[in-house]
Amino acid sequence: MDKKVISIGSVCEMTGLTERQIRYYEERKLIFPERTKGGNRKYSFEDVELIKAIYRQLREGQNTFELKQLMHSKRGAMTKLREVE
Amino acid sequence: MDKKVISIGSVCEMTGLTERQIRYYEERKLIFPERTKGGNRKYSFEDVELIKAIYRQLREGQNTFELKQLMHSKRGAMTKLREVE
DNA sequence: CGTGTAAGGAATTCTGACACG
DNA sequence: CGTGTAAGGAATTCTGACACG
Repeated sequence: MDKKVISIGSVCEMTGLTERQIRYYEERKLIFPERTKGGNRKYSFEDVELIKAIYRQLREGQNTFELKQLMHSKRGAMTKLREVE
Repeated sequence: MDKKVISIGSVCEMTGLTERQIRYYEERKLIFPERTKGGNRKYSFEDVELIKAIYRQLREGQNTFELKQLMHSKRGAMTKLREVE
């Protein structure tokens, strides 16, 4: 599902990451959650998969800037992990 | 997805129903959301579909008790709407 | 019976900043 | 650079009850 309905707390559980990490990836323009009227973030399952992929790449030495490059170059290294993103 | 990660606010948006209605269906044992450590309800997409089906049936004159009967009789009238529930 | 609402509290999430390195 | 944390506030959700019918 590409519906953005998952709140950050659930994303933390599903990914094992902290809110801080997830918000930082957004700050770096790697993920784009929706917002409720009140400003709360809502993620899709695809976002969750992407977040896990981002974290994996970071641990492998990539930085967020490089990842953004990869994401913008169609058919990049992460494409297989990101489905239709 | 059968993962319970959707909070009640999102369910309201997706179904057009109120929190009161959704909590009432749970009180009548028609839906079974999970809970966070803090006690907040989490629903799956399947739950959302089921909630919409319940509401449709209610508008058609069924009451919650009858719906519970239907749900417990395998291959009941709502089965087609509930997938593997 | 199914749903609305006001009430008070608790859990969840938000932003901006300081910190380390 | 990527992440931790304490701070204060705002949005979200919770329960139990009274109401109507």
